[in-house]
Amino acid sequence: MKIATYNVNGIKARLPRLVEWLTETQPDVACLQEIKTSDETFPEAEIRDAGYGAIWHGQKGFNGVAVLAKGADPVERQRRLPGDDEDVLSRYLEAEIDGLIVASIYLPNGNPVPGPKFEYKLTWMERLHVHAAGLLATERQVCLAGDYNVIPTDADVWKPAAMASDALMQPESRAAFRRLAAQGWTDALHSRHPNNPLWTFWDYTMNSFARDAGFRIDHLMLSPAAADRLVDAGVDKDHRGREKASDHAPTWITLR
DNA sequence: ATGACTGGGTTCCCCAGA
Repeated sequence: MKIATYNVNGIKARLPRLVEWLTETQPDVACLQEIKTSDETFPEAEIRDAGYGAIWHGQKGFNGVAVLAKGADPVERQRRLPGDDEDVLSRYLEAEIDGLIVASIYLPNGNPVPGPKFEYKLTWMERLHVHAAGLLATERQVCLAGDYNVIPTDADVWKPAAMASDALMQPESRAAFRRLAAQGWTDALHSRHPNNPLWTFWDYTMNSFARDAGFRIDHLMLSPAAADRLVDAGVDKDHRGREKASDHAPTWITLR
């Protein structure tokens, strides 16, 4: 089983590229982020024509997450992260597919630091910590996949100094990510590529992709039952280099 | 200290992204 996460940066603008990627790489599950569309305007028919059932949690203009399943309809378990009824941003969608629990996560960016957006990021991570503990307690196969907006270590960025003041690599952001992992989650990409991290994002500006000036912020976190079945992990880097690409690359794992 | 790029909406400029 192949599970992927892909921050598409606008599903309407990305639709030809998204369908092309689904057709070429055939993930069984695809978690999308930043679909940037309202529920009413989600391109359900085009996704279905590509062979995928889908559920989505949209928002006009910003954010928005979806879960796609090849030849199946994901069964929704949860939309929105519990813990703050005031938080109306569309950043979390959890589903069950073929016995697997999977969540599409769009964690807040948090810039600028300091400020209310950074506080929101840390609070959101605390809420994720609480909810994730409940998922672990089920002892089931669970994959929390998405754009975490956290660069876990200095090894996960092309030049740490260039990003030093960024919310993505503040000590508080990293500590929250480490604390989540310490619950018992396996960072699948790190597990399979411990010595040569793969970038999942390259900025549109400054010729970043050509210089390979990227970093690793899209993560697939596995519960022990899922981690036991981990076979491989990778990044579809060539899709980042195509015309009208997202600034993120699709990131995937395979499970036995 | 700033801007480079891109997508989307309040669209012919502004905001947010990372």
